[in-house]
Amino acid sequence: MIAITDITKDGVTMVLRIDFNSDEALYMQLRNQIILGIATGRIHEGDSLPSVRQLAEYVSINMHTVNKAYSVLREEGFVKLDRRKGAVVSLETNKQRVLEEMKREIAVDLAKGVCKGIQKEEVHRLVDEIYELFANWEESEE
Amino acid sequence: MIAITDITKDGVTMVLRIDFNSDEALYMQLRNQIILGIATGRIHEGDSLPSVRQLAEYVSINMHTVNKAYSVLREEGFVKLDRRKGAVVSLETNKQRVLEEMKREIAVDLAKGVCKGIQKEEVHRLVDEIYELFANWEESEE
DNA sequence: AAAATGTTATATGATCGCTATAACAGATAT
DNA sequence: ATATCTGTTATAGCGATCATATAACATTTT
Repeated sequence: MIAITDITKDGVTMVLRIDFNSDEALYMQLRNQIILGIATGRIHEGDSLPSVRQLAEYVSINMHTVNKAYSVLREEGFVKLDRRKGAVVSLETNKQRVLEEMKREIAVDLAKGVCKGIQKEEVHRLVDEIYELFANWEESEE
Repeated sequence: MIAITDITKDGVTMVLRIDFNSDEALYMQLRNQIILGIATGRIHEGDSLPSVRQLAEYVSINMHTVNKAYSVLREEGFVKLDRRKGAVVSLETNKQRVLEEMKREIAVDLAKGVCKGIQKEEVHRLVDEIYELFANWEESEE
């Protein structure tokens, strides 16, 4: 079962896909979708995300699950939670930290590739492909 | 608490680190360590890993936890489980599949970077750094 | 005043990770 | 050939995590 809805208060139609049969936690799916939304330019710095209660009703999940997703996004420096404006996209940037984090996250993934004979040039191409995907999202739409 | 032991039947001293306080599942830590062992050349194709009971005793964890790690490695095409030879490193290579898998795995990680202003050239450098780390492992040892 | 907001607290059921024990069939070793 | 070791399967229990359901409170918005 996949719930699809649009996000942000101001009618910015960003599709949000939630797979209830996935083994990935719902709050992590939410987190990932919002991060992807920012990376692909559908959500911008300063945008307000829907309130936890609104989004919970839209996606048909519990308020606390949305709240957890927002809390994670706050801890990771993607949004600021303001009582008056709700969850506002605010990108706290520390490139050094981000790169170290990314290194830890993708190390094992790259190791798998090395075992299977993937050259680093092929990884470069894959990275470019993903960056291309983010830049031209509206053209492909998935 | 971190258990350190060596792996493989033939006295190939590969250090194995298990962090019991980590939030990462023990069987996944085992899986990752073995994949890293292969990627860094400490474990080679054809090597036999210790039996599930041996490794379980070495690392002081349950037999079934090791068994699960081995099963995952089998499903992912890193080892073949033979009743006589035990778990033998055997790299089933399908570059297309591996690349598609890697794409799915690192997409969100890269999206996080994009949000924080990481250029793709910086990711390239990071990838090179990791590949360098794998190639010159014995010199750094960690 | 009324409604909506973020936040916190508590409780319940489901699932997952890890352990424990046991048993079986096939391979190896003494 | 007897005993040991192997991979595999089954069952059961404990603890943690995930998601849900209510409820309440202070603050802000309408």
